[in-house]
Amino acid sequence: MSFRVSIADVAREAGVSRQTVSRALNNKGEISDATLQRVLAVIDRLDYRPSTIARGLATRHTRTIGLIVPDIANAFFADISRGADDLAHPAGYSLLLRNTAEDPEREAELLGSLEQRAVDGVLLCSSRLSDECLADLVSRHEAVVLINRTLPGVSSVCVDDFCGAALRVAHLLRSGRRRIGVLSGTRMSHSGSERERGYRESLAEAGLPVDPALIARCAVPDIEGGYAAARGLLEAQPAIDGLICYNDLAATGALRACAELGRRVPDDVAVTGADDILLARLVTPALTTVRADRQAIGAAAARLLLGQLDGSANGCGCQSLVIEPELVIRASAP
Amino acid sequence: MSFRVSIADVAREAGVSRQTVSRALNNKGEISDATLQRVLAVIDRLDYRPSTIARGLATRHTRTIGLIVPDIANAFFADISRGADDLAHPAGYSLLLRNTAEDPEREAELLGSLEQRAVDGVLLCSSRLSDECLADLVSRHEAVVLINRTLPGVSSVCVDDFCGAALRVAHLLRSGRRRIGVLSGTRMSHSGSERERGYRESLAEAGLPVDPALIARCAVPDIEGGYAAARGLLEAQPAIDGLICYNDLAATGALRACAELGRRVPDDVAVTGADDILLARLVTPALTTVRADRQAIGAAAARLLLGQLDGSANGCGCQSLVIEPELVIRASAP
DNA sequence: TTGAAAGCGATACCAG
DNA sequence: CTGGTATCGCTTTCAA
Repeated sequence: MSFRVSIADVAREAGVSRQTVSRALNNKGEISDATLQRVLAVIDRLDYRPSTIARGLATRHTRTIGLIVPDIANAFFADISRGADDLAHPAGYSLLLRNTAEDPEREAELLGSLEQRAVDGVLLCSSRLSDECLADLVSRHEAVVLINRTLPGVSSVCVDDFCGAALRVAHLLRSGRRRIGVLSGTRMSHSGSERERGYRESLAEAGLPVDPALIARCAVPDIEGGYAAARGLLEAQPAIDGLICYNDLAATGALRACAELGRRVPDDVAVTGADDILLARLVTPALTTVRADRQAIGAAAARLLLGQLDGSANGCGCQSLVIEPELVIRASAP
Repeated sequence: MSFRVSIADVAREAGVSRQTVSRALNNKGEISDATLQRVLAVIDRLDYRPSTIARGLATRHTRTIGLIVPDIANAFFADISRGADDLAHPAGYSLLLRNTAEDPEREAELLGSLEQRAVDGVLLCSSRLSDECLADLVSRHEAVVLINRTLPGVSSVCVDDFCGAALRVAHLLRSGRRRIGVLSGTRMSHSGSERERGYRESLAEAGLPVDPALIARCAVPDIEGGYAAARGLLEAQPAIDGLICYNDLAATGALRACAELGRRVPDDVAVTGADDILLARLVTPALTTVRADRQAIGAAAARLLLGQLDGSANGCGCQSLVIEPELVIRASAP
């Protein structure tokens, strides 16, 4: 527990003022090469490291980014945060991680508390707050980038979930399916509403009726939720020959429901998921799904945020990136 | 972008000294109830929040914990970090996340850089640094808890990987397997060496020879690495009737190798994994594996760390927790 | 090119 | 119980 070396120690040891040490540290040029070398040598000898805290107090920024996710244990967000860290770390930024546990109230509290922790900016994933509430909290931060959520005037990176659903519907239609059901997620989230809208509009565009009886909603978009919803839907609508599932987990549940009801996949029912999680290629039959590069999403969001912080995005206001997913065709819907 | 209200503003507005505001903030008692109420009212009215940075400079602690993981995109570490956050957050602590990308050099650099970011303590997962190097870096921090790594004099929470491997070997022996191979991980990690040791000693204890020809090493402990290692091992040693795999991913790769080589699982070869990730129950056949509650590990580690920080662990030096895994029997090794 | 002095926004210590 | 003053470790501003 050695006592910290401070800038004053270095200054004394090198026979210069603290200011000169600071200049050597930040390498701002206004220092002669001779003193620079001398100071650096002392810094090295004493193993001195400037305190981020003190520096933060003086400069008003901390090179820290707040990352708010519903649940880091969810691979979707874990990948995003890995992508964000990979981009932020080389730029000297660290991520302060917060889990909302999918609770909007907690999300609002976290966004507020980050303020006093003095982060330079915030990456916010899949916010479920109302526009008004979100706008208010966002306005308190110097820079914010939303992931899978949009808000006027705020930068964002979103997977084009509308397109992801449309791609799958088109694929099923091409393979001759005509009664396509959907296992939907919550409409409270950006992804949930967009995926359902993609389904509806694609059918309508193809001149097919959008039958509410073909829409089931998963209580929770996981394997169990997908199983229950699929089971109910398939029993009520035996003519269904294709299924658009909210995500790969729900689709996995649907596979089980099909097996139990004796419906062959893909012969009787073609099943499609979304997200292309590890699981998708490992279940039997492997899932046709849509994929967006999640680490790339995290990196893109971090890049936008750093741009705002560096001021290199000056003037261009906010930017919104839309990541187009791609269709991955496997055995469950060839 | 309203200008921040500082403690001075509150003091002026309330007609008291900054010190009194500070006392109201920290509620240390030494303040009359009347002034307390008055100050709190002003704080509320101005929507004042103390700056964590300034506070950190004065108190020398930040209520931030550094969390160093090989890869947050790996479910194992994502779960641990979720568990740690769930415990740390209510106590007012935040997690600063760092990925080492499985690179020991980067790990050392991160441990060093956290120091200047002034975290109060560090949770370090699966360190691959040498004892000397690790001890040196650890000594620079006020408090450190290691996860899946031990070091004399440092608190730790470890899954009993030795036991996890032994449980599986015993299970295979009970079911009549006699030529048991192993897909090992890197010996550089605690888990890697312990799992391999569990395999060796269990065989020896059962009076069976430990044949080096039955040991294959995965270049990377993922599906591809497991596949490659299993393929090589099974081709060289066709008599193998049981397989202890480093983790569930490697075991999943082994399943594919078996399928390609025409070895039936579990009839010809019983396959076991470790960690019980989501995937384990979803592949065909479902994997027999060992499981430890990962969120509980993260929470336990955070609890130890907070104990050290609060001083409530005073005197008792360091503590080491060992989490016993349990055997989960599924179709791949009944 | 260098240094002295004044913050940044809080807490700690000591008087009263 | 309350207030003045020094302090935390660094950057910024202004002179020299």
